[in-house]
Amino acid sequence: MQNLEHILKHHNLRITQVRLEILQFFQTNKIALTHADLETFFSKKFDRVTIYRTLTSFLENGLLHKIPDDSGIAKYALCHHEGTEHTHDDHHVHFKCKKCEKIECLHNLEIPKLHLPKKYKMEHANLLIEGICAYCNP
Amino acid sequence: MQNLEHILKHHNLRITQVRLEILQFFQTNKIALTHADLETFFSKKFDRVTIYRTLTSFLENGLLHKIPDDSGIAKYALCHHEGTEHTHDDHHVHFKCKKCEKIECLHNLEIPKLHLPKKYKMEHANLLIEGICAYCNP
DNA sequence: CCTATTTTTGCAACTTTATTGCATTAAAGT
DNA sequence: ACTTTAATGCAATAAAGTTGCAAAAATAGG
Repeated sequence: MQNLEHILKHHNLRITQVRLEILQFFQTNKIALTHADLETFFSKKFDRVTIYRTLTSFLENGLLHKIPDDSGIAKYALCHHEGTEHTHDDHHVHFKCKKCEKIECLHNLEIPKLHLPKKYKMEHANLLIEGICAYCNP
Repeated sequence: MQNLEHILKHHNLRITQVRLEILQFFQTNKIALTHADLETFFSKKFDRVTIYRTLTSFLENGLLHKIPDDSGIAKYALCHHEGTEHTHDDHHVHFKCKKCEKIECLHNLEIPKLHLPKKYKMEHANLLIEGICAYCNP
């Protein structure tokens, strides 16, 4: 596993305290996080707005992806195409647990191919599955 | 096709002016709509809050479903299990056009079965496909 | 290692999206 | 028609996200 500074540099991001700590927080908590999650944890250290901007810069530089979800609150998770040149994170599955409300990426699962109606051109697919996750399943 | 009043009644909703008109608006515009879309159209007639509450009641009573989407703005579309007792609208595909930004339901497409990791239990799946829609595709 | 340049951060103000409480009005049941 | 129950409008408030700008920090170049 690469170290934090290396990862930031590799994504053309300056190395700053905020970024190091937020990146680490994502690595530790392996689930999707909201701005509110980060704010709860970092509010004494970093400004709300800075956290927003950090999320945006991570998003733009391909460190995070945004997860579509009907809650209306933006959720982010780490992309995981470390090393490999062209492993798009574009086609993976997200799982949202109805019990603990956590969203995680199921990186191993591929979204099956699909036959779209005529003239529709697919560029990107995102599958969100809801149910009970392994940790909440008795 | 059933008439508006019948549909409302069938979903245990009182028949009111707001509901009739909003339901009709959804039937006319076959795409997913936001609160803002409705407000633009109805602001002179109905209160913002009433529109919110109408959306919520339609959602709770199974007339509409919410579409997960990373824009952060809630989008709603008609469910279409008219008549048939148990055609869950739970497993269908949404298409978001990158050009016109419209989201539509591809009711004909089924989400393919998927093999989840151990102990994960799926209850619901939602596939969002992004690309170019038939109308924007030259 | 010091300075110049560029980017990031924090603060304040603001916008947009959504919710709550309550009095008034409208719909449905008898 | 009257009573009960639910829906609506208005005002206020909350939550989520954005913008502008000055100060501070990070990188690049000598």
